[in-house]
Amino acid sequence: MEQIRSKYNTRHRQEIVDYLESTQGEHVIVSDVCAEMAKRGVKVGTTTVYRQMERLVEEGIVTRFTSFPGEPACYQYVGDKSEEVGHYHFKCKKCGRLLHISCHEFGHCMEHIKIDHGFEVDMTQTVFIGLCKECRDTE
Amino acid sequence: MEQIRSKYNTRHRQEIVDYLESTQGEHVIVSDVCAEMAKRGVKVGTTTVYRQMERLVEEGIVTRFTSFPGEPACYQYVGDKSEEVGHYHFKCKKCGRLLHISCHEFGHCMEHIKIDHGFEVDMTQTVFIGLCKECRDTE
DNA sequence: TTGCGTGCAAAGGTTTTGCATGGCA
DNA sequence: TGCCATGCAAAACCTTTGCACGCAA
Repeated sequence: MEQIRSKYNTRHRQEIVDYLESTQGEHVIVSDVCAEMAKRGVKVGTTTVYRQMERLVEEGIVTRFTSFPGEPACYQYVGDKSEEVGHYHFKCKKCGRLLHISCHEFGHCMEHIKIDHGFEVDMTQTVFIGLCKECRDTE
Repeated sequence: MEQIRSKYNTRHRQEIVDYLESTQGEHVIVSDVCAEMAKRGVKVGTTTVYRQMERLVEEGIVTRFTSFPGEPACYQYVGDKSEEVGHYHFKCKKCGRLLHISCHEFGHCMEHIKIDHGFEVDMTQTVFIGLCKECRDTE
């Protein structure tokens, strides 16, 4: 498996990737990255962050997804490997939290969809919308 | 079951709802509504469409969802009834089409998620991201 | 040196807001 | 008449683009 790499390995890129690695599975938005860079004393423009994130998505190191219109794009570091099977995203429409739920049942469902309906779901980019337990309890 | 209605039933609102009803399950964006209003000779501002759509979402007559950042919000007429069970949304990340797939397998999955993981998924707002059959075949 | 990366400013697109006017009940 | 709805313009946001400069290889 070839590695598709950007031509230059700049300081900015290193810092961004370093930060993303440290998040390990957590979701981040562009402003998070900018804030973290500032905290680390790395001066980096918003444009650069957008461009690096775009590149990382192309390289498959990061996935990008969102749920509601107008909200900033949500990114997640996945690394070189495409592991982490059976880990899905759920967004609560009330409290806005993004939850990760591991579940094996889904695998069968997705296989069924692929085989019988022809659609190959990419769970790294899919976000389930709904209500989390806490918000349901307090309703 | 009470009906939550907007106070005034204006001409604009009637026209918009009338058009949405005629789409029956198809997804529309704000510019579609504006274009259709223009075609019908109804002069209506974009702001009004946004505000009416927002209200219709609150009333549960319309659902709103999207998949990728920067894209316009996607609306779907569902009417007063919350029928149409087992009908899910799939968006192809290659050709951009939004497909509707009916499937009974999902019901069990969603029940499992609700009971064992505590998260109640709202499938009317959830969009599965992936690749459609046609795009997979032509790859 | 060559070409990619970066930053600033500006533009693009969608959606929201302020305020005066118009319309429904 | 009293609210609510509407429209226009402007603003708010997120994101992308143009262009000159900086830096990696």
